[in-house]
Amino acid sequence: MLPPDTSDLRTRILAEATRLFMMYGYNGISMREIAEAVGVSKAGLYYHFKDKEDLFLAILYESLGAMERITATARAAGPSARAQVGALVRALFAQPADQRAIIRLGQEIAHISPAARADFGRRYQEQFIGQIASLLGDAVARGELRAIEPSTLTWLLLGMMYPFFTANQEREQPPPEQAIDDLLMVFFAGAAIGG
Amino acid sequence: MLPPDTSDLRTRILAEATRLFMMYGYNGISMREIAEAVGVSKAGLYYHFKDKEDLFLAILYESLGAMERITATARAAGPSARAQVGALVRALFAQPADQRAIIRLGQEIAHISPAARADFGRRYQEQFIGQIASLLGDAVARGELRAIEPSTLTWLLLGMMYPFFTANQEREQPPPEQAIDDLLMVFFAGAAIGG
DNA sequence: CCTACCGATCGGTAGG
DNA sequence: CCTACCGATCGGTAGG
Repeated sequence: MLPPDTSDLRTRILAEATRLFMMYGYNGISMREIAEAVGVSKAGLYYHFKDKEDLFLAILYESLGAMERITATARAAGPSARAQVGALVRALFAQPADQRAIIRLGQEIAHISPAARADFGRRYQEQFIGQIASLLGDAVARGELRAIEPSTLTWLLLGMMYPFFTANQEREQPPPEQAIDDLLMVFFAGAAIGG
Repeated sequence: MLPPDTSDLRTRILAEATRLFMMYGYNGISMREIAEAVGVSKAGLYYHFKDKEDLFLAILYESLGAMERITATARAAGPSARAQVGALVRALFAQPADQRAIIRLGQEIAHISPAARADFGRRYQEQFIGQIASLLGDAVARGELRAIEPSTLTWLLLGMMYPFFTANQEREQPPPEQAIDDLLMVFFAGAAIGG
């Protein structure tokens, strides 16, 4: 005897809420609007999630789990930083826009309670940023990359992806494939010719 | 005979609103909270700005003006892309955090009316992004930079600065001076050793 | 009639 | 999970 399939609705709520939070930000969307998008009453949302912050945190932790799997896979993609970073960047770009939530929504954590923010910030650091920094730090130790602080390298790499992860429909998006190649080229070899 | 100095209060409103919008986003702060931070009544805000969106747009356009002056100055900083981009990046990092508003708040324009958004987006493109793309495109034409689409180069460069422009007090900030040097090193010469 | 606001409150909507 | 609501606060505006 299974319990009634409430997880289906929960999943749909998470999917719609992720999309809406991505588009309008934490304070830019109401629980009523999320409920209407799902086709459920507002009370239905509160049956599955304690409050708005709980729903938002569920999205952040789900996305963090996906990022963790991606960094682990990237690490196993080859022995070199080029292979590993290439796999990481391609996997991040391959994520559906909604699932790359964490990279943009991480900026939205200013809106949640200090305790939840501190807890999430720590796990975000350990399970995502720290994994990439570790990967890059190992490459520095092997002499593949310049002796730059691994956390700085991490933020430069993630930063280069930021503009391509916006939900901004106004801006012309360069073809993703070309943008990925250009990004990796600049990160590893630089934009300058000759040096 | 000069009129009474109304610009003083207007300037103070802009300064406080910029700081608060930067910290909490467009929908994360209320007109009441802005008024309280300034030490004025809410009606005082509405005397100087038609509505919340008008106040937000005044901030965006003021910041756009600052960015325009910075790109123009950077362009005159020297004949090479290194000199020009170096001046651009250093000037952007030298801006008070509040005045770098546009770089982060540009993501918030999803909240404003379509007409205002289209108008601002066009001028942002012409007066900021387009200026940087032009500067980089000229360097490509001179053979200083790789033949990468100038708009892609622009977004890669700006993206590298994004993580250092957050108001996030949780994260350890690398010393800005070192981070700037590292950023310019990676942008021009890449993170890899040997190539 | 004006500039430069204030105290109070409007109609609606927020999270719960 | 819904209908029916609440305390409070939202952006915006009234008369003076």
